[in-house]
Amino acid sequence: MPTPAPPLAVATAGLGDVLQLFRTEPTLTRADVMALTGLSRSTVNQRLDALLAAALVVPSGEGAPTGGRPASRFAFNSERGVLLVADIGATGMRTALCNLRGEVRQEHEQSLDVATGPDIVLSVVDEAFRALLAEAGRAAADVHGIGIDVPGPVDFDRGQVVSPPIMSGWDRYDIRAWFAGRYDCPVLVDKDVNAMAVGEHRSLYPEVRQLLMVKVGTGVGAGMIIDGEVFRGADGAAGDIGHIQLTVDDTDNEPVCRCGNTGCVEAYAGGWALVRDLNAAGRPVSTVQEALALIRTGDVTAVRLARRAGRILGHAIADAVSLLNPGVVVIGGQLAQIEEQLFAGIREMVYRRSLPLATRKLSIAATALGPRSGLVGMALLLADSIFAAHRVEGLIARRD
Amino acid sequence: MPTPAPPLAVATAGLGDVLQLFRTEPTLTRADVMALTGLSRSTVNQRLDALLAAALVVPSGEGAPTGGRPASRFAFNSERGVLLVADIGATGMRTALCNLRGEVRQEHEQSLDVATGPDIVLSVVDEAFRALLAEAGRAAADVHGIGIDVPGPVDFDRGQVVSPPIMSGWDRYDIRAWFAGRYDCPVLVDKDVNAMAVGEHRSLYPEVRQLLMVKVGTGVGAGMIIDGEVFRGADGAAGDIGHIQLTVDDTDNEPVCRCGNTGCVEAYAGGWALVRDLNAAGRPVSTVQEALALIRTGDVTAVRLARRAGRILGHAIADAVSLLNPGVVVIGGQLAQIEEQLFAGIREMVYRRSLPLATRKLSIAATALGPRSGLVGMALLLADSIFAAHRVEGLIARRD
DNA sequence: CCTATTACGTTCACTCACTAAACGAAAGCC
DNA sequence: GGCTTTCGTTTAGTGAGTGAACGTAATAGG
Repeated sequence: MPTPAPPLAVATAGLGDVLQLFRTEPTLTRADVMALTGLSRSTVNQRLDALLAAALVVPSGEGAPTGGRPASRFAFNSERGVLLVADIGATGMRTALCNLRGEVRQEHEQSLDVATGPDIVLSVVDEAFRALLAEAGRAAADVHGIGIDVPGPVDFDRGQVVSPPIMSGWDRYDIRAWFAGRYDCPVLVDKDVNAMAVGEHRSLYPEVRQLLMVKVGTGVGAGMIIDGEVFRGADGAAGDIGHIQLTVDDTDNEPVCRCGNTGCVEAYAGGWALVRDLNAAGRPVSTVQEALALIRTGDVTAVRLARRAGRILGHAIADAVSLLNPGVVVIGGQLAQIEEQLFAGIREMVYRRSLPLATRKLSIAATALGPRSGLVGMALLLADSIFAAHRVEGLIARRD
Repeated sequence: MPTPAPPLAVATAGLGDVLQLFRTEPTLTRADVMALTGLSRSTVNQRLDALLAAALVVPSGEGAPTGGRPASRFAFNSERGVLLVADIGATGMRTALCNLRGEVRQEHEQSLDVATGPDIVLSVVDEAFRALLAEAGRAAADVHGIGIDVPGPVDFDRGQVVSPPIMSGWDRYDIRAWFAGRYDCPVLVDKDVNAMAVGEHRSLYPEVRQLLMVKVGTGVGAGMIIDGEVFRGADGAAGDIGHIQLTVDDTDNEPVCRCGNTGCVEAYAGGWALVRDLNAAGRPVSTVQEALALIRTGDVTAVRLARRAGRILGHAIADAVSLLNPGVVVIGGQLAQIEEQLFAGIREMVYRRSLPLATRKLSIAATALGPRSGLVGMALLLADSIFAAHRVEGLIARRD
């Protein structure tokens, strides 16, 4: 039996609640479900019958011998269908076919310029989806959900990109509608940093209530988990840590940011700023990856710039920690690869500047999922959305 | 009938849910409750009988004539008992006796140095409470709840002050336990800015999901409403906007802050910093109130400093807006009195620096409740806590 | 003032979900 | 091989909520 037994709330557990148990635990016996829900044996069987009939749950062998008749075990039917997920970045994308637990089964990576616009990009995404389906021997009808995350603000409820700074041609583009014509399933669209936050949260810190995920790539952005849920703000614009303003330069000539302002975090510590500064220092690099490679060689100027970026990020993260008081801060994005050079500065600034009360239990960690956090997170977000307790009844009804 | 009829969730509405309706609407008929809950006439009567028996709801005259028999109306029994609330500031406090809706009935204001420590301060609070009770002709047994808000971080669940920067002698002091020995009712303790946020939110922007309340008094702090609820962070330390670091001075000599760091928002724009800077500029003032008075006279130096404070606050609020993307920002605290001089700078910076997506619908307003927002908010928070849907059954059981 | 109208408030049998207890079945243990 | 243990199923029973019928109270209109 998995956990002691926290009987559910006053209201009796419905089909959805029981399914949640199976999504949480690998396998359960009827007795487990009784203990976890507080429902009677008869009712548990009734629930199970419905879930089995809908193939949402399947038998999964027998339990360990206990001296008496062994209990039959059941498991969430993660192979009942598949999920398709695409993590679209500025210059590349990852696509994956996942099972219904949101676990990645097949994954594909390719370069792709998001600025070629939604028509081309989504066609490429769909090609990748079709290839993944073919490879897995699945039909489009097996697709239970599609999740797309993009490097820009999203109106989550509508599934549209809104006012993106770098995705030219995507403003108000209705991604959901595009897929709705091709697949008959829910389509979720979210900002990449939100998906990344979910990925790290669910995979490594499920018990943490507040998590801040900072992505330091070409630009700088953040996704937030608040009370265990993605926090998007009033317009889906929350987490814009990259354009917090700092003026910690010794001189007064603040760097100009891509956003038009000056002195933004991103204009000091974003990948593009690093490339700019390395070039200015006579180190010809043209991409963020080249800049990172140079830093790894130990080039003094490059390392100095990386450390400065760490301190700048630390300032911004300290501000965010002061405001949000999260339990964990996770750093991801390309620059998280130079952890050693970056983290000292980040930790230094956060612990120096934020209230001791807020930093006492705070942990600051590098991404554990690396470049896959967005993909993994989007899949989990999608699975959660599809099998949300209040939707389960509908799922079953639809099958009939 | 108040609103069209949004039938409640799948689960049938319990006693608590019905009581919530009465707390929301001034009066309701049985037909209203039927429409609002979707419950049948029989069940509504059953619920009403229980609430009437417990005196949580009382008859409230008759409805408007409709051509037939007029329906009898019922209302939340806000006079069944009283709430006692104390808003403790650094140098003064407000106490109030409220009805069970959290509406202030009698209010008292007095000066009080919070640094004299919890024993003295709480004794003074209790004296004020006893006086309010006597004045209202109420006994201690009529007190249904006590709410205390203080100018420092609070462990909300435990009712204790934790690591307060300015409340010397209060660290880990168990405020709840102090009152538990004197009154037999729930005791809520919260940070003042949280109470202020609730006050403004519930009184003026109940439909807004995200609200940022910035208090600019002697120090600078913020309370946040996220998804309609107070957001406290992992350690109750969220909202520490006063110690976000800024270095927007033309020179490099950052002012030293009370917190030990340099360049904090508060060290530029807090009331204490304003007093310091006015003195340095040869304008002898000793209190924030005197500083504000000088600004109102139009003294050029004072006005210049006030405007600078506005811009500094604007920077910090822009950062907070970028991170949280709230629907409304409310400015309170003593410095909100010089709205004219302060707000131009605040608005200028927020609209210049935050994403258009985040500021498009953003409204930035001065407190409407003024110095009473903490008191009013604490009362509402307390009323909500006591009559939370899941506690109503317990309330009734306790009466028996 | 009386009657028709209108909607209220109450009662009662019925439904439905869940429960509790009894029963038969299957597997390990001696 | 019988005994014990636990499982899985079946049964009747309970309680909350429903819906329709009924009696009632107040207004509108003649």
